[in-house]
Amino acid sequence: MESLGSPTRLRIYRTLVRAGQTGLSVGTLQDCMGMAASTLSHHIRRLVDPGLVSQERVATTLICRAEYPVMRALIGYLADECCADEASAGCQTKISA
Amino acid sequence: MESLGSPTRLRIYRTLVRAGQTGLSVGTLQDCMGMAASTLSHHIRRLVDPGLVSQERVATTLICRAEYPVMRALIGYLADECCADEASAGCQTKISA
DNA sequence: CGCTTATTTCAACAATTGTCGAAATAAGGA
DNA sequence: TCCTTATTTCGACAATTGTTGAAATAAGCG
Repeated sequence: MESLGSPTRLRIYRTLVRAGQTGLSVGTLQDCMGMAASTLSHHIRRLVDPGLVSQERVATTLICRAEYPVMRALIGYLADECCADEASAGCQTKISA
Repeated sequence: MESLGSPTRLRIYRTLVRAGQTGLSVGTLQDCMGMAASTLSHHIRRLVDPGLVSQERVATTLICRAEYPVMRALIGYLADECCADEASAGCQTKISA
């Protein structure tokens, strides 16, 4: 959850989503984002660690891709645990009947 | 998005969701969370500002409630903008036809 | 092997966020 | 009005996160 809490990382992730299955190299991403390579690398790791982004080596370049299943799981968690509907609100403790 | 990026705030929010429409007073929340009143107040503000939580005064106590519609909007945003399915992946730039 | 490109790691520092206790404010009751 | 309860604001400091340039590592090519 903290991974996407940073505006910079959310932007990186969205950029990768828009790139689709093709993915983007770290270098291309750097051009898009306009930040130091080390900074970008730092943020990418924070997306790769929890599995939101995967990396694949192609010779000397690393291709990054958004991992939709992990994002879907996150969305599912939010929907289930953090967004009760009227039905679950009915599970509230109530005095007597 | 940053609002829920903090583990502490996510915990506060989830606690409020579980409390349902009844909500919880700041004081009760303080007992649950075990932190200084000022710290809690600080985090609550960061949930109230973006509208994730609403507050209602009842005499000297403030009742906090999770605002599901705002959360649903957030989930919708994530689903739409950040979690492309195969169909939208097909919108990728492709060379020729 | 030495060279080139691509990316990460390292070390330092800036900026933001989290935390707290003490004092201030809000609401109501004696 | 003065007192009590409930919460926020303030001021300070600790902890985490973000940022960078320089050096290290990875992969492949002459």
